[in-house]
Amino acid sequence: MRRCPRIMEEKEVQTLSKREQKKHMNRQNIINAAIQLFSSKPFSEVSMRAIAKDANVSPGLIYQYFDDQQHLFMTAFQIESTKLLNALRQTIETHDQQLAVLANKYVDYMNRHDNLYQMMTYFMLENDQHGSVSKGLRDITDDLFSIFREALSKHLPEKELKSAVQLFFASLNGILITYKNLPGRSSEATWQHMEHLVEILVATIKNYKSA
Amino acid sequence: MRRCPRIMEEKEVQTLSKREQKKHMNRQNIINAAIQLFSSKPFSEVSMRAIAKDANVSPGLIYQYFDDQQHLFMTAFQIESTKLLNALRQTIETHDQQLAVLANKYVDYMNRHDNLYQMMTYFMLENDQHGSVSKGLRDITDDLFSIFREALSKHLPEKELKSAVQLFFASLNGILITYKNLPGRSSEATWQHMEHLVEILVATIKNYKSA
DNA sequence: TGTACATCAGTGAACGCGCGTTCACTGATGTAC
DNA sequence: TGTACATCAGTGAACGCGCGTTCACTGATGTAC
Repeated sequence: MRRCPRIMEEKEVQTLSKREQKKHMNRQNIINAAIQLFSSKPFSEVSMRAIAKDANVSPGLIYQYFDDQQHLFMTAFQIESTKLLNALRQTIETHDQQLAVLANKYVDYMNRHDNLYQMMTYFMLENDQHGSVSKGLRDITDDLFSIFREALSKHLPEKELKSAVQLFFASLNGILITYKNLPGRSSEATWQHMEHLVEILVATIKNYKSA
Repeated sequence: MRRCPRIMEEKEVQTLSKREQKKHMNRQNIINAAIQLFSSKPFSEVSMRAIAKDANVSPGLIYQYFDDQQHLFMTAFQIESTKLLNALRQTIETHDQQLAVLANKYVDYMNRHDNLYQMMTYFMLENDQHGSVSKGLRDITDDLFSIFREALSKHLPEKELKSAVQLFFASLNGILITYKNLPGRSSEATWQHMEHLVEILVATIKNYKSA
């Protein structure tokens, strides 16, 4: 375990000594550099050296703040996941829990944030079972479930909700993963295609009858 | 390009000289070793040295038969994909194009063949665009589309078929990827859970109305 | 305020490793006489 | 059939590289007097 694991408020940071502020900034820069790199490179090609370079820091320093690469990546994933969750929560509030809008937002957000997409799919395919990675993935998945559940509950009875949510979430992921890198289309066209499939999915799931 | 790229019939092999037979066997062993390794290790951890060792061959020999690692992996992927396609085609014939049976077979097959699952997800997440990898993935995807299309055509009008097939296929992949490694369940329970979601998906897609 | 010292955030060269790939070489197989 | 030679499938040490991680050291910052 390392110090300074919590995200600090602006105010809190300012109460720190100059030295502590510098420390905090370095830690932040490391995480941001990692997050940035995930959007331009495949997950497995993001190296500690590259992160250190982009954060204007020596490679050794990263190990003052993170136990190892896995923990750093996990931290980055959690931070980016939280942003997604906040965006979805806001969407659900301002759009009166409309399922179509929410689903589109999810797919749209993933398309616009390659880094989160990279991290999420990477962690989904990793099967370290019982590691901290699994725990983190489980947490975000549960949060996403509860958000989709809220929107779906307007259309389906309580009894059928759980399975419907799981199917819905899986289908959205499937649309993303199956078509994001499938060649033969411009990325603009791919987005439109995904939106179309999401539209159908939403229409279809509303007709859900327990099997 | 290398020699001997085609899969040979038993008969053909026997007409070859002893030397040629040995060659052919080595090539086969290399591919089989690769395929085997994919089921026990994550894709990125399968090394040329490990393949060579399992195939009882020196690392250098692999490069007599394959341009590089990527081409070897692609060959393994195509061979395993073909087996899946054959299994699905047989299913669709013997079960009178029943959608539920076909969908279950697909998910079941992927669960039982970790190597194919590993390769398929790996290639789906790779975005080398315009490489031979994309081409190969596109080919198998198209074949799978046509199989699902056949089964779906019994329930949906021609006009809506294309989108429905795409959504259906994406959803199946989503179910696999989202729940295969999600912790908290035994793999037996995970399979049952997937089967349940597939059941719902099938029931739901039959109610598909164009959006 | 000025000086001497202690602290500790930060450095970056080095370690050990495994990777994909190459290439000079070997030796079993096939060929020619 | 026996021998000398040519072929070429196969070898495995070596190359060059980049990786995650460590650790002896540095030097700016903070503290004590």
